[in-house]
Amino acid sequence: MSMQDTASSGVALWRLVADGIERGIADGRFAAGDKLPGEMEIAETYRVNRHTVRRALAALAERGLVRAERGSGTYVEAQKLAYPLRSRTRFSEIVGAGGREPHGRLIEATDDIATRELARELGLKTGAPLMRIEAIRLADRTPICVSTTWLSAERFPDAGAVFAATRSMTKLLAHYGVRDYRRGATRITAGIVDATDASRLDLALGRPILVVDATDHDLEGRPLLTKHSRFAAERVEFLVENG
Amino acid sequence: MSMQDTASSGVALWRLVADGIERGIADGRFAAGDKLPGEMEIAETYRVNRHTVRRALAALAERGLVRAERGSGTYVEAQKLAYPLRSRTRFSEIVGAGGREPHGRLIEATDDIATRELARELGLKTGAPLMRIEAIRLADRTPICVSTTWLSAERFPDAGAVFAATRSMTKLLAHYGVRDYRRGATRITAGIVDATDASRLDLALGRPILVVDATDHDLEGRPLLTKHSRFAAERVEFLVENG
DNA sequence: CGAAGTTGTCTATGATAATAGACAACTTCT
DNA sequence: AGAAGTTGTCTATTATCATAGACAACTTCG
Repeated sequence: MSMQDTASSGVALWRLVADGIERGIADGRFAAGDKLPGEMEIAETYRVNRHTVRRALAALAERGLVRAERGSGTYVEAQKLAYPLRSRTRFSEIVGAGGREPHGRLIEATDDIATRELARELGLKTGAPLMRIEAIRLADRTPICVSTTWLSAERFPDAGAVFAATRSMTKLLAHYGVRDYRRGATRITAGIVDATDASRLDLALGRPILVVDATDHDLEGRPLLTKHSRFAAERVEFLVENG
Repeated sequence: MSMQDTASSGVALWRLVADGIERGIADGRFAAGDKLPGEMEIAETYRVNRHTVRRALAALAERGLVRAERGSGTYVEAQKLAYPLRSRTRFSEIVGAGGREPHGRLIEATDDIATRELARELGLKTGAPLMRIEAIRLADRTPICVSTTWLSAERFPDAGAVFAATRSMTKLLAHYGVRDYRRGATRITAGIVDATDASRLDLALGRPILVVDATDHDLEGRPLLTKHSRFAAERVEFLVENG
């Protein structure tokens, strides 16, 4: 507590500054990934010493709310999205449960041909006609993952247009009469983001990604679609049930 | 902030102690006039040094919440309510301006007959039917005053029931179409509390009270009601405009 | 009166808070 | 390459926070 200038309140100055910045993050004045004002500028707005601001930022950084980058600035750290891996996980439910607003956006929908591996996953013959949907999912305004989805073009005609309208894979399947579905075995690996995904995820080159490959089946066990998703590793953590 | 024992929270220890005691006063664990535990005892319950407790008590004393008596103890000081005397003072506004929560409670509503003095104040004939309302007013949970109000039973039928529901004399008048009113001449005297009022005000026998007699008029100058209020002198101070 | 318990005041010590200035190390942009 | 702006680190100073011990001054009760 400074208490050299104002009456002693019993609350340290750096705490007041930290609380002020945290409020700014909470109410959206500073969004995830945003750059905070410089330490000097913050010091001036709160009328305190720069070191006091650094004390406040250090407290926020320790809690993972902000991240300082030397020479560049201090950034709001997107809080990691807890992503439970179960057979019935829906992205919108997961994001909503975290109190954030889920969004989906279609990047591209193109025709494709089944490779031998895709054909095996989907229970089709090699060379069968497929629809390939490239989409991005966000929580609030933060990109979480990009995913490539393949569906049978014969079973789901015009799937691209339907996804563009509904922005949800669950709703797309419902449109074709699939009331419920379950996720089969899920493979998780890690890698480094490529240039295309880096741009889409608003991620710096060289940063790690989590790669998830999974196939969804209907309740009779017939494969519906197979997915290849790339998650920004710094924005998500997967939770696996133990027991 | 101690920060010698626990992780630095940015809030001073004495502040935590002071807040704890203030909460105790606010929620009634320590009532007005009560003796607080000794400084040593408080220090033990909060596991801090006695000097830290003294710092907390000093902060509370400066705000008028407690009062230390050397050799005896520290007592909860009923903070005196600043009560400005103007022609348009409303109890709820005064209490609310002090950051406290105003309450009103009906004690008793009975039929009465106008004495000669009451009749003169209210512009009625001696023996006219009146409604007599006995009520108590509180700030937070502290009784401030009990007042006896007389209204014309003919002009304000069932006034007792209306006051019991609204708990506010202003709202009662509004219910009968009186949009605004003003206070006439106010007489202030002092006396000693009697047993009945002592119990209602939670006041020790023999303590002083401020007695206020006033009559409220509508904007045309017609008398609406007349009041006889007894204030706990140690909990209120009247402010009169100078100039 | 005398003992016990209370608040008031003094000195002392170490840790924390806040300020101030200077410079290094790094990033970004021209 | 260079300038400007950013965070990181160092030294130094002053005020506050918290603890510790001792004793005075006072009240209450037996």
